[in-house]
Amino acid sequence: MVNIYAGNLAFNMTEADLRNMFEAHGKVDRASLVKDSMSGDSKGFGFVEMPNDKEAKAAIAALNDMDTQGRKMTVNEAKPKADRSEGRDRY
DNA sequence: GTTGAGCGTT
Repeated sequence: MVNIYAGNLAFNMTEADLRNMFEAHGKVDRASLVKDSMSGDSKGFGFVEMPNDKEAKAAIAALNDMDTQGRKMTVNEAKPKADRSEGRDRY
């Protein structure tokens, strides 16, 4: 299982589109596009989980830094999610 | 616009 981060995405992209991109290179366990909770606007990045290690690497290699909507998107292995379960107004 | 919650009043 590989957790993948995809940033600098097109803001018109949806979770289905994201999943599609990665499924072109292997099996996709889950695809999520991060968006604002209230407005629903895309935040321009998302995550994809792929069960097959080599397929995930292939997808990253193929999609990372590729030209899309006039920009270069960023794709790499995701870092662990920060723990925000204690609330949002710390600090 | 670049590393994930959720959207209600404990």
